[in-house]
Amino acid sequence: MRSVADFDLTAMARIRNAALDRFPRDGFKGTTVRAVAEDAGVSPGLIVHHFGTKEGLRSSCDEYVIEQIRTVKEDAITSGKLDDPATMAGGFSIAPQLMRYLGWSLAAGSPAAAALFDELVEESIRLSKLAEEHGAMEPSSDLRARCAVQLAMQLGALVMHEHLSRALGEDLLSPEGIMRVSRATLELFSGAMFAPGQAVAMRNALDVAIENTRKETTNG
Amino acid sequence: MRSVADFDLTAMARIRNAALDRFPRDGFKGTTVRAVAEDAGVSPGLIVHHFGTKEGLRSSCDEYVIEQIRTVKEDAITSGKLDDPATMAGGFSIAPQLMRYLGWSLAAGSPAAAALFDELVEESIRLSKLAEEHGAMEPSSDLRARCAVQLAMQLGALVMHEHLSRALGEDLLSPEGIMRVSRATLELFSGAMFAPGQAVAMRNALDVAIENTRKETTNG
DNA sequence: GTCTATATAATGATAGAC
DNA sequence: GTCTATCATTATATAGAC
Repeated sequence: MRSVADFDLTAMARIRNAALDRFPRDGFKGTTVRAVAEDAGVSPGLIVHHFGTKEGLRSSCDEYVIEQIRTVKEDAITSGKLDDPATMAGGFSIAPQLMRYLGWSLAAGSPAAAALFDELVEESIRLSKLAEEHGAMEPSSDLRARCAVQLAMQLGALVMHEHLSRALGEDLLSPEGIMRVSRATLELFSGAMFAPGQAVAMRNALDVAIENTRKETTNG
Repeated sequence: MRSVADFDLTAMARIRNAALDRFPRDGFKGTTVRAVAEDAGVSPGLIVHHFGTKEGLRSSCDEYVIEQIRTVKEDAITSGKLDDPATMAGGFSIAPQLMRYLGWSLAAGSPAAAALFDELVEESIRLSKLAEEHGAMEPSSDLRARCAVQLAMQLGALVMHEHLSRALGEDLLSPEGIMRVSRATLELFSGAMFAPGQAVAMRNALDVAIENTRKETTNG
């Protein structure tokens, strides 16, 4: 059903918005052209007229979302706020629907989302090196892995948003929820979790485990 | 198509294994009873005979996976290795298919997976308190949020597994990949990322941002 | 640009034989 | 326990009117 706020949007924009909502909720196959048409207040035929096929509608959504996120990212870089821990959470608050779609398209394995992921990894590496030069970050023994894992974790938490909200007892999209998660994220990533000495002990233990695994792999 | 390794399994087990592979790959609606039947080397009718409906097959997979993971978890607790950073990665290496299914069912919002998530949060809180008493962990200003966010991140990285593998240039399921990710994870969570002082500065900056947001929310 | 009507294909589930 | 044959439903995409 077409909502009041949609009256000034073109039919194409309403269709795209409806699809942006449906695809993450029901999956690609689970989303029917009929349902999207009803949400957008148009006929199923018009969707085919504009987007060719259902797959075309999906690609169109992919491109739209990714371009929007690239824009947000560019703005963050220009304003020098990319290292702000609240940036991703902020993006979530400004455009929850886009972030939700991004999470889904990454989990579903869309090529466009994969390209964006790769791009974000490279950018994170670049910025980490820059931060390192400025003395804000420590060097890593495996910078690529560190950046990629962190990105996967933050985007992954996005996909888990429903469960996170339930566990926190409040909506993750509310201002309070966003700030609560931002604070916890910073605590996790800033070394406030483990006691002094414990981190070193764990890293040593892991090195031993790695060595053991290597031996087993070589011998077995 | 039925593989050589499947010949000693019952038809029910083969069907379940096929579904465990199909559901995360194609989604619920995208997975057809026919495709699962072909993978398992049985007729579509037999699936209905054993599981009633497609939804029944899904529930059966949910219960199976969650019980398996609970078992792995219990073992980890009994052997005192739950705090080992390689535990989750290890679970991944032992049962990649199960972890992949868990990631999907969480992303897709299955009730059974949600219950498991909640359970894991509570357990993480309990164990963190225990670690705190033993001086291995620092207290948190919001322990529930810290535990929930960390869990969401680690499970979320699971969902992003395909992208992580691509970014790392090697399979995340290989022994090398698992250890590389474990190491990066530990680095991220043990405070080895930010320079001394930087973490404090960021936490202060976030507090200011939170305060500003609160004012805006109250005034606007 | 937008609609209605419809052709064609695929799917979940049933019935009943072996 | 397992299969084949089939029904009823639902979906995408087409054709053509307005």
